[in-house]
Amino acid sequence: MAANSQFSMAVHVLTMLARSCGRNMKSDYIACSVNTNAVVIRRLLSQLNKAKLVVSQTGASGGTRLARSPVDINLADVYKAVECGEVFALHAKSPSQDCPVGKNIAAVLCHLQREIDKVVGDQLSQHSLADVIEKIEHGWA
Amino acid sequence: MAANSQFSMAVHVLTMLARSCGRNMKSDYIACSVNTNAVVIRRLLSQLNKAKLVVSQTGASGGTRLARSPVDINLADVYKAVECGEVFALHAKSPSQDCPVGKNIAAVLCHLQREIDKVVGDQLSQHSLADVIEKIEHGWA
DNA sequence: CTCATTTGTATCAACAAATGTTACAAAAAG
DNA sequence: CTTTTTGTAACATTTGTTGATACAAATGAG
Repeated sequence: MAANSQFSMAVHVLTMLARSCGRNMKSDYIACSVNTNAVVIRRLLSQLNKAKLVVSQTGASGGTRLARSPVDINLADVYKAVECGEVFALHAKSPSQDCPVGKNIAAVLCHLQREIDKVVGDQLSQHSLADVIEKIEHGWA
Repeated sequence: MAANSQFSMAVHVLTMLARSCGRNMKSDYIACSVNTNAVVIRRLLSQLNKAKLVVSQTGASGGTRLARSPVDINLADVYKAVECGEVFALHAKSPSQDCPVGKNIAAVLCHLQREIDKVVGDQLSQHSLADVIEKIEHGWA
Protein backbone atom coordinates (compact mmCIF):
# COMPACT_ATOMS: atom_id res chain seq x y z
CA MET A 1 0.00 0.00 0.00
CA ALA A 2 2.26 2.70 -1.21
CA ALA A 3 0.51 4.97 -3.71
CA ASN A 4 -0.54 8.11 -1.89
CA SER A 5 -4.32 8.20 -1.58
CA GLN A 6 -4.56 10.89 1.09
CA PHE A 7 -6.17 13.38 -1.26
CA SER A 8 -8.85 10.86 -2.20
CA MET A 9 -9.47 10.01 1.43
CA ALA A 10 -9.57 13.68 2.39
CA VAL A 11 -12.25 14.43 -0.19
CA HIS A 12 -14.20 11.44 1.04
CA VAL A 13 -13.95 12.52 4.68
CA LEU A 14 -14.88 16.12 3.98
CA THR A 15 -17.88 14.99 1.97
CA MET A 16 -19.05 12.91 4.90
CA LEU A 17 -18.63 15.86 7.26
CA ALA A 18 -20.46 18.20 4.91
CA ARG A 19 -23.45 15.89 4.92
CA SER A 20 -23.64 15.78 8.72
CA CYS A 21 -25.04 19.31 8.80
CA GLY A 22 -22.67 20.75 11.37
CA ARG A 23 -22.96 17.91 13.87
CA ASN A 24 -19.80 16.32 15.23
CA MET A 25 -18.81 13.13 13.47
CA LYS A 26 -16.61 10.49 15.11
CA SER A 27 -13.42 9.19 13.51
CA ASP A 28 -14.61 5.65 14.05
CA TYR A 29 -17.76 6.23 12.03
CA ILE A 30 -15.85 7.88 9.17
CA ALA A 31 -13.27 5.07 9.20
CA CYS A 32 -16.08 2.64 8.63
CA SER A 33 -17.20 4.35 5.42
CA VAL A 34 -13.65 4.84 4.15
CA ASN A 35 -12.88 1.23 5.09
CA THR A 36 -9.76 1.93 7.08
CA ASN A 37 -8.55 2.35 10.64
CA ALA A 38 -9.83 5.21 12.83
CA VAL A 39 -6.27 6.36 13.52
CA VAL A 40 -5.64 6.80 9.81
CA ILE A 41 -8.68 9.07 9.72
CA ARG A 42 -7.58 11.02 12.79
CA ARG A 43 -4.16 11.56 11.24
CA LEU A 44 -5.84 12.93 8.13
CA LEU A 45 -8.22 15.11 10.17
CA SER A 46 -5.22 16.46 12.03
CA GLN A 47 -3.84 17.78 8.74
CA LEU A 48 -7.19 19.19 7.68
CA ASN A 49 -7.40 20.85 11.08
CA LYS A 50 -4.02 22.51 10.62
CA ALA A 51 -5.28 23.82 7.27
CA LYS A 52 -8.34 25.17 9.12
CA LEU A 53 -10.76 23.13 7.06
CA VAL A 54 -12.23 21.26 10.03
CA VAL A 55 -12.65 21.69 13.79
CA SER A 56 -12.33 18.85 16.29
CA GLN A 57 -13.33 18.33 19.92
CA THR A 58 -12.01 15.75 22.31
CA GLY A 59 -14.09 14.07 24.96
CA ALA A 60 -17.48 12.43 25.16
CA SER A 61 -19.78 13.65 22.38
CA GLY A 62 -16.67 15.02 20.70
CA GLY A 63 -15.80 14.56 17.05
CA THR A 64 -15.12 16.67 13.99
CA ARG A 65 -17.11 19.08 11.84
CA LEU A 66 -16.37 21.39 8.92
CA ALA A 67 -14.84 24.75 9.78
CA ARG A 68 -16.73 26.48 7.00
CA SER A 69 -19.39 25.97 4.35
CA PRO A 70 -18.80 23.43 1.56
CA VAL A 71 -19.18 26.20 -1.02
CA ASP A 72 -16.18 27.92 0.56
CA ILE A 73 -13.90 24.88 0.37
CA ASN A 74 -12.38 23.97 -2.96
CA LEU A 75 -10.33 20.95 -3.91
CA ALA A 76 -7.13 22.95 -4.27
CA ASP A 77 -7.44 23.78 -0.55
CA VAL A 78 -7.72 20.08 0.17
CA TYR A 79 -4.77 19.18 -2.06
CA LYS A 80 -2.62 21.74 -0.33
CA ALA A 81 -3.76 20.57 3.11
CA VAL A 82 -2.65 16.98 2.63
CA GLU A 83 0.77 18.01 1.29
CA CYS A 84 1.16 15.16 -1.15
CA GLY A 85 4.16 16.76 -2.77
CA GLU A 86 4.78 17.36 -6.42
CA VAL A 87 3.54 15.70 -9.58
CA PHE A 88 7.06 14.50 -10.35
CA ALA A 89 10.23 14.47 -8.25
CA LEU A 90 13.59 15.96 -9.13
CA HIS A 91 16.69 13.73 -9.22
CA ALA A 92 17.37 11.97 -5.92
CA LYS A 93 21.11 12.52 -6.28
CA SER A 94 22.38 15.75 -7.74
CA PRO A 95 23.58 15.26 -11.37
CA SER A 96 27.21 15.76 -12.38
CA GLN A 97 28.14 19.43 -12.27
CA ASP A 98 30.90 18.75 -14.82
CA CYS A 99 28.37 18.12 -17.56
CA PRO A 100 26.61 21.14 -19.11
CA VAL A 101 23.33 19.23 -19.08
CA GLY A 102 23.73 17.97 -15.51
CA LYS A 103 24.63 21.43 -14.34
CA ASN A 104 21.54 23.15 -15.70
CA ILE A 105 18.82 20.53 -15.86
CA ALA A 106 17.68 21.03 -12.27
CA ALA A 107 16.73 24.65 -12.88
CA VAL A 108 14.71 23.73 -15.96
CA LEU A 109 12.90 20.89 -14.18
CA CYS A 110 12.23 22.97 -11.10
CA HIS A 111 10.66 25.69 -13.19
CA LEU A 112 8.56 23.10 -15.00
CA GLN A 113 7.51 21.57 -11.70
CA ARG A 114 6.13 24.87 -10.48
CA GLU A 115 4.33 25.36 -13.77
CA ILE A 116 2.65 21.95 -13.54
CA ASP A 117 1.73 22.45 -9.91
CA LYS A 118 0.07 25.69 -10.86
CA VAL A 119 -2.16 24.18 -13.55
CA VAL A 120 -3.11 21.33 -11.21
CA GLY A 121 -4.00 23.82 -8.50
CA ASP A 122 -5.96 25.98 -10.92
CA GLN A 123 -7.96 23.04 -12.17
CA LEU A 124 -8.67 21.71 -8.69
CA SER A 125 -9.79 25.13 -7.52
CA GLN A 126 -12.58 24.99 -10.12
CA HIS A 127 -14.32 22.38 -7.97
CA SER A 128 -15.84 23.21 -4.59
CA LEU A 129 -16.71 20.61 -2.00
CA ALA A 130 -20.34 21.56 -2.64
CA ASP A 131 -19.90 20.51 -6.29
CA VAL A 132 -18.64 17.11 -5.17
CA ILE A 133 -21.64 16.63 -2.89
CA GLU A 134 -23.97 17.68 -5.68
CA LYS A 135 -22.49 15.00 -7.95
CA ILE A 136 -22.67 12.33 -5.30
CA GLU A 137 -26.26 13.11 -4.35
CA HIS A 138 -27.80 14.00 -7.69
CA GLY A 139 -25.57 12.51 -10.35
CA TRP A 140 -23.49 14.29 -12.98
CA ALA A 141 -24.55 17.83 -13.82
CA MET B 1 9.03 4.56 -0.91
CA ALA B 2 11.56 6.76 -2.63
CA ALA B 3 10.03 9.59 -4.65
CA ASN B 4 9.72 8.72 -8.32
CA SER B 5 12.20 10.74 -10.36
CA GLN B 6 11.99 8.80 -13.60
CA PHE B 7 10.47 11.68 -15.51
CA SER B 8 13.26 14.00 -14.42
CA MET B 9 15.87 11.41 -15.34
CA ALA B 10 14.20 10.75 -18.68
CA VAL B 11 14.30 14.43 -19.62
CA HIS B 12 17.94 14.53 -18.59
CA VAL B 13 18.82 11.45 -20.65
CA LEU B 14 16.96 12.63 -23.74
CA THR B 15 18.65 16.00 -23.52
CA MET B 16 22.03 14.27 -23.48
CA LEU B 17 21.10 12.17 -26.49
CA ALA B 18 19.80 15.17 -28.38
CA ARG B 19 23.14 16.90 -27.97
CA SER B 20 25.10 13.93 -29.31
CA CYS B 21 23.96 14.76 -32.86
CA GLY B 22 22.75 11.29 -33.82
CA ARG B 23 25.79 9.41 -32.58
CA ASN B 24 25.29 6.43 -30.28
CA MET B 25 25.73 7.23 -26.62
CA LYS B 26 26.62 4.58 -24.05
CA SER B 27 24.56 3.96 -20.93
CA ASP B 28 27.71 4.17 -18.86
CA TYR B 29 28.48 7.67 -20.08
CA ILE B 30 24.93 8.88 -19.47
CA ALA B 31 24.91 7.31 -16.00
CA CYS B 32 27.95 9.38 -15.17
CA SER B 33 26.17 12.65 -15.93
CA VAL B 34 22.96 11.60 -14.17
CA ASN B 35 25.07 10.33 -11.26
CA THR B 36 23.53 6.89 -11.04
CA ASN B 37 24.12 3.29 -12.08
CA ALA B 38 24.26 2.33 -15.78
CA VAL B 39 21.57 -0.29 -15.26
CA VAL B 40 19.17 2.36 -14.00
CA ILE B 41 19.78 4.24 -17.23
CA ARG B 42 19.31 1.14 -19.36
CA ARG B 43 16.02 0.39 -17.62
CA LEU B 44 14.89 3.91 -18.38
CA LEU B 45 16.09 3.70 -21.99
CA SER B 46 14.19 0.44 -22.33
CA GLN B 47 10.96 2.29 -21.53
CA LEU B 48 11.82 5.15 -23.88
CA ASN B 49 12.54 2.55 -26.53
CA LYS B 50 9.11 0.94 -26.07
CA ALA B 51 7.62 4.40 -26.53
CA LYS B 52 9.68 4.74 -29.74
CA LEU B 53 11.51 7.81 -28.51
CA VAL B 54 14.97 6.24 -28.78
CA VAL B 55 16.74 3.47 -30.69
CA SER B 56 19.39 1.23 -29.16
CA GLN B 57 22.04 -1.11 -30.52
CA THR B 58 23.83 -3.89 -28.69
CA GLY B 59 27.44 -4.81 -29.24
CA ALA B 60 30.71 -3.01 -29.66
CA SER B 61 30.21 0.62 -30.69
CA GLY B 62 26.57 0.15 -29.72
CA GLY B 63 24.57 2.58 -27.64
CA THR B 64 21.44 4.67 -27.91
CA ARG B 65 20.32 7.62 -30.01
CA LEU B 66 17.10 9.59 -30.46
CA ALA B 67 14.50 8.02 -32.73
CA ARG B 68 13.40 11.42 -34.02
CA SER B 69 14.22 15.10 -33.90
CA PRO B 70 14.07 16.99 -30.59
CA VAL B 71 11.47 19.33 -32.07
CA ASP B 72 9.20 16.31 -32.58
CA ILE B 73 9.43 15.07 -28.99
CA ASN B 74 7.42 16.87 -26.35
CA LEU B 75 7.44 16.38 -22.61
CA ALA B 76 3.99 14.81 -22.57
CA ASP B 77 5.42 12.00 -24.72
CA VAL B 78 8.14 11.53 -22.13
CA TYR B 79 5.73 11.60 -19.21
CA LYS B 80 3.58 8.96 -20.86
CA ALA B 81 6.63 6.84 -21.71
CA VAL B 82 7.82 6.51 -18.12
CA GLU B 83 4.35 5.60 -16.85
CA CYS B 84 4.66 7.27 -13.50
CA GLY B 85 0.98 6.87 -12.81
CA GLU B 86 -1.52 9.47 -11.73
CA VAL B 87 -1.17 12.74 -9.85
CA PHE B 88 -3.16 11.26 -6.95
CA ALA B 89 -4.24 7.70 -6.20
CA LEU B 90 -7.72 6.43 -5.53
CA HIS B 91 -8.47 4.63 -2.25
CA ALA B 92 -6.30 1.56 -1.73
CA LYS B 93 -9.24 -0.38 -0.30
CA SER B 94 -12.68 0.08 -1.77
CA PRO B 95 -14.88 2.28 0.48
CA SER B 96 -18.03 0.92 2.13
CA GLN B 97 -20.77 0.32 -0.43
CA ASP B 98 -23.37 0.70 2.32
CA CYS B 99 -22.64 4.42 2.63
CA PRO B 100 -24.01 6.77 -0.05
CA VAL B 101 -20.73 8.67 -0.06
CA GLY B 102 -18.56 5.55 -0.13
CA LYS B 103 -20.62 4.12 -2.93
CA ASN B 104 -20.27 7.10 -5.28
CA ILE B 105 -17.03 8.79 -4.36
CA ALA B 106 -14.87 6.58 -6.58
CA ALA B 107 -16.67 7.69 -9.74
CA VAL B 108 -16.27 11.35 -8.83
CA LEU B 109 -12.58 10.96 -8.02
CA CYS B 110 -11.90 8.90 -11.11
CA HIS B 111 -13.46 11.57 -13.30
CA LEU B 112 -11.43 14.23 -11.54
CA GLN B 113 -8.28 12.18 -11.96
CA ARG B 114 -8.74 12.05 -15.72
CA GLU B 115 -9.40 15.78 -15.78
CA ILE B 116 -6.19 16.55 -13.89
CA ASP B 117 -4.16 14.16 -16.01
CA LYS B 118 -5.43 15.96 -19.07
CA VAL B 119 -4.34 19.42 -17.92
CA VAL B 120 -0.95 18.05 -16.90
CA GLY B 121 -0.55 16.43 -20.30
CA ASP B 122 -1.67 19.56 -22.10
CA GLN B 123 0.78 21.71 -20.21
CA LEU B 124 3.67 19.29 -20.73
CA SER B 125 2.91 19.04 -24.43
CA GLN B 126 3.61 22.78 -24.72
CA HIS B 127 7.30 22.03 -24.20
CA SER B 128 9.39 20.21 -26.79
CA LEU B 129 12.72 18.59 -26.05
CA ALA B 130 14.21 21.26 -28.31
CA ASP B 131 12.85 23.94 -25.95
CA VAL B 132 14.57 22.25 -23.02
CA ILE B 133 17.88 22.16 -24.88
CA GLU B 134 17.49 25.79 -25.81
CA LYS B 135 17.04 26.73 -22.15
CA ILE B 136 19.99 24.65 -21.05
CA GLU B 137 22.31 26.01 -23.72
CA HIS B 138 21.24 29.63 -23.97
CA GLY B 139 19.43 30.45 -20.76
CA TRP B 140 15.78 31.38 -20.26
CA ALA B 141 14.01 32.72 -23.32
C1' DC C 1 36.10 -16.85 -36.81
C1' DT C 2 37.24 -15.01 -32.30
C1' DC C 3 37.30 -11.55 -28.95
C1' DA C 4 36.04 -7.33 -26.65
C1' DT C 5 32.21 -4.34 -25.93
C1' DT C 6 27.62 -3.09 -24.93
C1' DT C 7 22.75 -3.73 -24.37
C1' DG C 8 18.79 -6.17 -22.15
C1' DT C 9 17.13 -8.25 -18.33
C1' DA C 10 16.86 -11.12 -14.19
C1' DT C 11 17.70 -11.15 -9.39
C1' DC C 12 18.53 -9.47 -4.99
C1' DA C 13 19.58 -5.97 -1.41
C1' DA C 14 18.85 -1.44 0.60
C1' DC C 15 15.89 2.10 1.53
C1' DA C 16 11.91 5.18 1.96
C1' DA C 17 6.98 6.24 2.08
C1' DA C 18 2.18 4.98 3.09
C1' DT C 19 -0.79 2.44 5.72
C1' DG C 20 -2.36 -0.60 9.61
C1' DT C 21 -2.36 -1.45 14.51
C1' DT C 22 -1.81 -0.99 19.45
C1' DA C 23 -1.36 1.85 23.31
C1' DC C 24 -2.14 5.58 26.20
C1' DA C 25 -2.35 10.56 27.84
C1' DA C 26 -5.42 14.53 27.70
C1' DA C 27 -9.80 16.64 27.29
C1' DA C 28 -14.68 17.01 27.93
C1' DA C 29 -19.48 15.61 29.14
C1' DG C 30 -22.51 13.70 32.36
C1' DC D 1 -15.27 9.85 39.03
C1' DT D 2 -16.29 7.43 34.87
C1' DT D 3 -16.92 7.12 30.11
C1' DT D 4 -16.03 8.65 25.62
C1' DT D 5 -13.24 10.47 22.08
C1' DT D 6 -9.37 12.90 20.12
C1' DG D 7 -4.25 13.39 19.44
C1' DT D 8 -0.15 11.27 18.90
C1' DA D 9 3.68 8.14 19.62
C1' DA D 10 5.61 3.82 18.46
C1' DC D 11 6.15 -0.07 15.76
C1' DA D 12 5.07 -3.61 12.10
C1' DT D 13 3.77 -4.44 7.38
C1' DT D 14 3.62 -3.67 2.68
C1' DT D 15 5.13 -1.87 -1.53
C1' DG D 16 7.68 1.02 -4.98
C1' DT D 17 12.19 3.02 -6.24
C1' DT D 18 16.81 2.75 -6.63
C1' DG D 19 21.39 0.49 -6.55
C1' DA D 20 24.29 -3.41 -7.60
C1' DT D 21 25.88 -7.86 -9.49
C1' DA D 22 25.63 -11.20 -12.98
C1' DC D 23 25.23 -13.05 -17.38
C1' DA D 24 23.21 -14.21 -22.09
C1' DA D 25 22.76 -12.19 -26.64
C1' DA D 26 24.14 -9.15 -30.15
C1' DT D 27 27.51 -6.83 -32.87
C1' DG D 28 31.64 -4.61 -34.62
C1' DA D 29 36.83 -4.98 -34.98
C1' DG D 30 40.73 -7.42 -36.03
